[in-house]
Amino acid sequence: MTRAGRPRRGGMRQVAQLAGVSVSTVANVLNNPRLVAADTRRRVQEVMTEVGFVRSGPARQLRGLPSQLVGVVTLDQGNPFYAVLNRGIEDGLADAGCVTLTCSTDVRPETEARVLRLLEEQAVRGILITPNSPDVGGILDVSRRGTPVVLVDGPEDCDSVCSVTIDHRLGGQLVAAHLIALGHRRLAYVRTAVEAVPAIDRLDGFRAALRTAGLDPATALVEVRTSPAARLVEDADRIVDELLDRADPPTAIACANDLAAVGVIRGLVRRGRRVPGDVSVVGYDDLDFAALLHPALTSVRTPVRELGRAAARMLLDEGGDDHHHAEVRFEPTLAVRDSTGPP
Amino acid sequence: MTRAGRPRRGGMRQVAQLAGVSVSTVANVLNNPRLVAADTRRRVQEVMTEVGFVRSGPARQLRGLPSQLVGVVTLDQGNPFYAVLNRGIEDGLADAGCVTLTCSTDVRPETEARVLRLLEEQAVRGILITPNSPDVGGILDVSRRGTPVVLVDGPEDCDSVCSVTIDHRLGGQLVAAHLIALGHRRLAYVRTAVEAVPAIDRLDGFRAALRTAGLDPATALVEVRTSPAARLVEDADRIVDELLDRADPPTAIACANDLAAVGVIRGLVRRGRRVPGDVSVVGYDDLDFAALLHPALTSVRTPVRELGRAAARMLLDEGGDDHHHAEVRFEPTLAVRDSTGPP
DNA sequence: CTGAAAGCGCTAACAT
DNA sequence: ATGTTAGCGCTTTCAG
Repeated sequence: MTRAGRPRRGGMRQVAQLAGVSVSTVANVLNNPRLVAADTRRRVQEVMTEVGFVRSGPARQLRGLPSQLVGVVTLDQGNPFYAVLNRGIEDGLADAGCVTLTCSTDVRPETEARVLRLLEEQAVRGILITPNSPDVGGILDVSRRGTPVVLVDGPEDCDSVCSVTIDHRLGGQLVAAHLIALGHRRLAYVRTAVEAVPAIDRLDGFRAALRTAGLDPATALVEVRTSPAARLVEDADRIVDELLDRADPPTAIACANDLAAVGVIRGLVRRGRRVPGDVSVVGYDDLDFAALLHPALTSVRTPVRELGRAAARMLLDEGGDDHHHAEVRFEPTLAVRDSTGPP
Repeated sequence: MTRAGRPRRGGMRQVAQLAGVSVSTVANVLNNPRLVAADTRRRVQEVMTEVGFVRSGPARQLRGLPSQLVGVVTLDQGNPFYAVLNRGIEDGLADAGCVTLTCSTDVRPETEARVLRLLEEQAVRGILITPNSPDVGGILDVSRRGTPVVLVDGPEDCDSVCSVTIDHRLGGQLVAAHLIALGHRRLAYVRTAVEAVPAIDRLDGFRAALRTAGLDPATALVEVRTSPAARLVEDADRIVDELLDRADPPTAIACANDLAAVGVIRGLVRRGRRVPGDVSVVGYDDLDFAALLHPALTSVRTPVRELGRAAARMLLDEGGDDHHHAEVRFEPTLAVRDSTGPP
């Protein structure tokens, strides 16, 4: 079926004409209904529904009204973690009648720059961004030019914008401390291919906890890296092989995310190891399925959705006159389940 | 910085003044750079970076240029399935320089109506929507008023807009046929609490396949429903108990999604059953972790990301003059893995 | 209570 | 090669 000519949307002008009033009366019906006589109002409203009148957001914005659009930039909105984050942001924005323009950067600087530009041109109310590197210069420029920015899960050393962070260092520490407390002395850490701030912090925290316990990361810790290709199924097997075939195989494996952990467990089972009997495994992020696995996965949980809400509220807050940039930090917790035990 | 407070963004006018040219020359630098003398152009560009000039999208739109914004409405962008769908849409839109305004409806009609209104007011280029009920009247109104709409994974009986669908009936059939072929005769189906079109279709297809095989759904099939509360961990246990404690426990359990399947497997293991030795389990959606589970989950796979891309392209296509509304249907496939076997 | 009029920042003729 | 100008649809004084 071919679409008939797109019905030309008349504006307030057309409505005014058909209702026999002026545009400003129509405007009043919309913005200050009580100023308009009841029957005038009704007549105008009738015409509006009749012609299918829809207000023009762009025109309002041009007049200087605050935008209802908020830009949200993450590394990949297809990733469950960011998906939930986005959902939290959406929640936090809903009351203010705002919606999100969501973009993914895939950790590519050009893409980040491109979407930032785009969002800025849309004159969004503000931008919530998960920076893809510690170098947030371009982001600060945007802020400087007048678009409020909130950094999410990024570098914290920056007080010219608001930020919401997760203490990933603590997350890493929790994992290491848990494993050490269980008696593990030969540990492995499976890192992701991506070099983002959170990933680095986690590993940092992990190492720090080892040192605190008097262990030397150089000897007690093996680091493995998932391949960027991220065909996790085969990759997990490769990683497990690599680890088990060492002279001193680790008794516990910490993973940078839950998916990797699932893969590792599967690889261990394939090699006849029991989890946690022979080897303990820890995940990170505590995605929905983690608690459902067998064995239920010990993992690091962050209140992601709440984090999104907080970030959204912070942004909305920037409207206030006496606004001070602040940092809200969320602490992850360790959900201890059945995939970890004594060596 | 010259001014205190929020730096007031000057427009082309300011740039023109500072560069000693007219606004239209500035416009030309932006839109038809080759029409402008090289050094004039450079001068203008210098001023632009100096004052941090950013084009106003709203103003351009008001002038009638196509919007770069596309509305995307799903049931819940936090759900991995829709998250990946959104990602696919984002991909498909990227080349056209468009970004997505993503909204979730939580299957609430008022919310759907609200966001549709909002998107319409933003004068988006088009809307991609996963309707939350077969009643798409409100959506068609939007289309009628002039905003191109593409229905995603919704009812198919509608030829006044484009649509992208998944043959969930086929999906259900594939599952049932697979289980029947393995020799199962007492089956269970775990449905979700939500009554959306796709969910209904899946079950329909499942039943149809039973009938085709000469089985009577009334006796060969037990339907169980997850609680809306969706505390899946306990719920899965409850469901498994309910199923196993029957006089004629099923030998195969099909689930409406992978998460439910994981929970069911866990519940079965808890009750000492082996999968697939004692009971076979099938998921739906084939999320990332499905293949990594132990046993690897047999599940129904849809090319979700590709589906999103297709939907996006369809929408962009509506710009064309000789556009015909069409339906693109994607066929799911069954990824047979280790969670299913003979009874 | 209602109307007239001045732009918001930009584009696209149409001059020069 | 550059300048002038008329709006796009709306909000917002300021007058009737």
